[in-house]
Amino acid sequence: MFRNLSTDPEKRPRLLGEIGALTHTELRTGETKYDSGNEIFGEAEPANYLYQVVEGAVRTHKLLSDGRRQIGAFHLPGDIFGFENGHVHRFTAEAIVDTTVRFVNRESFERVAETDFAMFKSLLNMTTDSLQHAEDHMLLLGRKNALERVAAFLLEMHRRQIPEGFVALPMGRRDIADYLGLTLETVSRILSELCRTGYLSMMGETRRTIVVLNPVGLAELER
Amino acid sequence: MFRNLSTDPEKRPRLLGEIGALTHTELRTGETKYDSGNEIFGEAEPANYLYQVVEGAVRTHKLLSDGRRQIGAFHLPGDIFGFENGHVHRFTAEAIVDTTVRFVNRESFERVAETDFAMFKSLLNMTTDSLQHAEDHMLLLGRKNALERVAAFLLEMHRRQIPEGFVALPMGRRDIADYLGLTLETVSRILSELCRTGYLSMMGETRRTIVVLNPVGLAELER
DNA sequence: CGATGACTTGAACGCCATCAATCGCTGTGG
DNA sequence: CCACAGCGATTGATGGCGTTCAAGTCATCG
Repeated sequence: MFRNLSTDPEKRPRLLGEIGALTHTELRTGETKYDSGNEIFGEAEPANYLYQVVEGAVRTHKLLSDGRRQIGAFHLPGDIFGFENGHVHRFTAEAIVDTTVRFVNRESFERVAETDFAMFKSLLNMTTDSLQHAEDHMLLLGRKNALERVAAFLLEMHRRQIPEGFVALPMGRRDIADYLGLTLETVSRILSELCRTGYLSMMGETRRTIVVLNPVGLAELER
Repeated sequence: MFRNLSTDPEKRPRLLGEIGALTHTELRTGETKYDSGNEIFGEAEPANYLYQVVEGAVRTHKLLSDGRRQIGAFHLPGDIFGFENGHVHRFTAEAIVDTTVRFVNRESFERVAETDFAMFKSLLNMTTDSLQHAEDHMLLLGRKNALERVAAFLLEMHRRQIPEGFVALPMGRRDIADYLGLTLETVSRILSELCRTGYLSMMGETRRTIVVLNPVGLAELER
C-alpha cells in the first residue's frame, strides 16, 4: 500500500536507487523509521541529508506565524525529498503514517556529484520535477475553485499510486485541505458531493480509501 | 529603470554573463527586441532557447481553458527564464513593456554544460532559485489574504529593484492580480487603502510608481 | 462506557469576486 | 483647440463561494 509510480513512470527508480548501487563506494547512507506525525526535519534547519521514502508517506509544509499551513507536496514510496541547494531546509517534513526513510549524507553525495555527471543530472532532474509540480500547484492555488482543486488532487493521487482499483489516501482531511488551500470542512463537503453525484465512492473507517468511478468525468471537473 | 538585483544579490550577474564570456567559443547567442505585450514563447512550444532580460520586463504565465490566468513570475533585467529540463516550455512568456532579451541556443548550451561543471552548476542554481520562489508563492496563494499578498508583492518588487527611493512597476493591475491570485479591483482597492493608511504613495499617470513610506509596517502586514 | 479523534453536516458570516459606473490621461481627428 | 474614443485605474453596490462556528456521527481505545 502507498506504493508510488511517481509523476513520470519512466523516472520512477530515481536517484537513490542509483545511490543504492553506489553505497559500497563512497556514499554514507542509512535507513530510519518515523512514527506517524513525527518530524523528519524542520524548516530552516541545516540540510545534512537527502531522503527517499521507502514505505509510508511524508508531507512537507511551510507555516505562517499564526499557524496557517501550506503543504507543498506529499511524498510517496520512491519519492526523494529534502534536497536543497542552499544548506538549509525550506520546508518542514513529517511522517504522515509510520514511515521508513532511506537517507544519504548530503556532503558525501555532493562529493560524488562533483565528479559524476550522471549523478549531477539526476539532481537537476529531480529539482526540475519539483519545480514543475510547484508551478502546476500555483495555478491550482491561485485560480481554481474548490471543486477543481479536489478533483485535481484525487487525479494526482490516482495517477501516482500503482493501480489497484482504489486510491488509498495516507493523509487526513486536514492535510488535504492544507495542500489545496482550503479548509477541511470544504474538502469533506466536496468529497461527499462527488460521492452523491457518482464520481467516486469512499470506503474504510476514516473514508480514506477512495474508488474513482468516473476518472474521465473527474478530469473534466478539473478543467 | 527596471533594473534588478535579483533575489539574492550575490548571484546577480548569473549564467548569461558567463555565457557572454563564452560567446566566442561554442555558444550561439543573440539579442531580440519585443514590443510591449508580445509573446516571446508559448506554453508547450519546443524550448529552443534560454533567455535573459537585458532591458524591460517579462511575465510568464499559465492559462486555464476558460481564460483564467496565473502568472508564475515576473522577470526583470538580469533575470534568466525559459530554462526547462524537458524540451517544451511550461509557461507562456510575454514582454510587459518594450523589452530587449538576450538568448542562447539551448542545444549549444547543453553541449557546453555537458563538459563544463561550472555551467551545469549555474543551471542547477537557477532552477533551485526558481523552485524556492515557487514554494514561497504557493504559501502566498494558498494561505495569505489579499492584504498580505499585496504587501508581499510590493516588498518583493522593492527588494528586487535597485534602490531609487521608489518602486517602478512595469506591470498593470491585471498582471499583479493574476500574479497574486486576486482580481484587479481587489488589488486596486488594497493599494488605495495602503495609501490612505500611510504605508505608501502612488505617482505617475497610471499610479505605477510607488513610494514605500513604511517598509517595516508593510513587512508586518505580510506576516 | 466515557473519552478522544477523524469525518460529516448544517447555519450564518465575511472576504473577495462580480457587475457597473466614473475618473483621468492620451492620442486622434474635426 | 476641443470633442471624443479608448484604456487603465478607481470606487461603489451586490452577491456568492468558501470559511467559521457548532453540532452530531462513528469507530477506536483506555
